[in-house]
Amino acid sequence: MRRREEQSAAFRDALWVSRCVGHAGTTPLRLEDVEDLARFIRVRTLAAGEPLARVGDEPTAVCIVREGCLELAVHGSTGRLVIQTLRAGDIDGDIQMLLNVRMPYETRANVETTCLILDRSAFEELLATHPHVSRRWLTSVSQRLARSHSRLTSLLGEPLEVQVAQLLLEERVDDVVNLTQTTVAALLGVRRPSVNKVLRRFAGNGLVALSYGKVQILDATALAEVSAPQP
Amino acid sequence: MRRREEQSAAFRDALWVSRCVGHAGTTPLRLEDVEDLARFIRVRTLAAGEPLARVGDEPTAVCIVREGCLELAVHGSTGRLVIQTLRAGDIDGDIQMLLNVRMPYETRANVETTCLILDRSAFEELLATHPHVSRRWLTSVSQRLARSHSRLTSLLGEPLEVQVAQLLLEERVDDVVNLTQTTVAALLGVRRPSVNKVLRRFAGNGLVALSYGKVQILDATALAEVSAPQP
DNA sequence: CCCCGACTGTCATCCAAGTGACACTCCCGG
DNA sequence: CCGGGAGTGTCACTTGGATGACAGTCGGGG
Repeated sequence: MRRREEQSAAFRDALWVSRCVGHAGTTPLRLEDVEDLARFIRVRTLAAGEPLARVGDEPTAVCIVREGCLELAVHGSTGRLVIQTLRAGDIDGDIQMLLNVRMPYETRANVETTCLILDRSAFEELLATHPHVSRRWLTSVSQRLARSHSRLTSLLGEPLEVQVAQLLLEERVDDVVNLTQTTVAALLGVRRPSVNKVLRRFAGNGLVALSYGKVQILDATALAEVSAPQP
Repeated sequence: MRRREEQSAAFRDALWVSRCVGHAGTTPLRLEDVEDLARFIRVRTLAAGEPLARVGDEPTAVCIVREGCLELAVHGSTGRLVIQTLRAGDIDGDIQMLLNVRMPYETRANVETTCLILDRSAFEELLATHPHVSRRWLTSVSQRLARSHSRLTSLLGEPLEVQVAQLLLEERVDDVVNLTQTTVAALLGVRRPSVNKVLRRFAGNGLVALSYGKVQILDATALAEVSAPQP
């Protein structure tokens, strides 16, 4: 009985993966794929601030974010720099496993986060024996590459005000951005006082409301206007 | 006879793809994969400056760079911005095809460039029916994502001098960087005079030699020193 | 062989963001 | 309920890159 409950929980997680990871529309999974996926999945919960992997680690497992938020960060000459935040459906560790390299960044939980874990052997077996899973994984990596490209374009050459506006719109969940101003600064590669100045200006114009550790978006339309200046 | 020559040329191209695209070490292709690949490949040559696709285009084909250099660029408020340069073995158009979206950037040849083209139907058939090709493609996209991440970290928060040094080291082919200073500026999201100032300083210290449309690296070691300040 | 367009070299001025610092406020845990 | 660590608000000063401009140079195509 106990075992059957566990199995059905794993199956539900696998089903969720089949809906939320990658681009479900063009590459559906079969029931048997989901069942096999369920066999391999392990759940792990990370406390806020808890690291999942450090720079230089050998990748030992693939992590699919189920709920919460991870951040990929490096520590450069100017302090912490956040490469990307991972939300539900995003994946970490697969790239390094596929390319057989060590982790080039640190992965940390921003808030309490639930992850689905696939061990190295499970991941490799899944990809090798399940073409549909492999194909679907391709769309997941593609999504991340597209996002990374769009991040590059919004960071390069845009004034800080535009960058902040775009970031807020991208990172919002339900019109709330659950990031500290320090983290926002680390995502943009700028200093906190600069971010603070922009946010205060936005707040003054009624676009956002600031509170401890988060930003509430009040006027998304106006913010979108700021982020894409009219030609 | 004529036909057989063409076929063998296509086979050589396919063989080259099997060696140079993605991560050959961990995911080898079979002879039959290469043969089927050869059946679909078409060659196209782009003149310097010739566009391959524009922003908003429907992706109709996948392009594998065989020789030369493509650039992915957008035109923002501050002028041209280069997201990435593609060299031999790099691929363009697959991401948008997989995710079923339009091209978010323009693709142009920087110099005369030879490409291997796979039409949409060929690409989809290959992926659907050849698990090894699909698996290999996964490593290619992964490589690009890893490069994109490393580009983000080197752009964000580093002083311009460091950025330029890293870019020169990354883009060099045989110690020569075949990019105009304007293009370097577009890759870094800064203005040309700023790039010029840094390059002149490097030239003054004997690290590089400047000439029309390219930069010759004279002292890669010292340049690496600049790009990674000692702890 | 010469011309025109593309690229480089350079400059004076301006401004956005960095720097480093300090006080204040908010939570969480003991 | 209170103490301390984390996060925010703010400021005076500095700086690096943007701006816009113009002259000089290269080199391919007619």
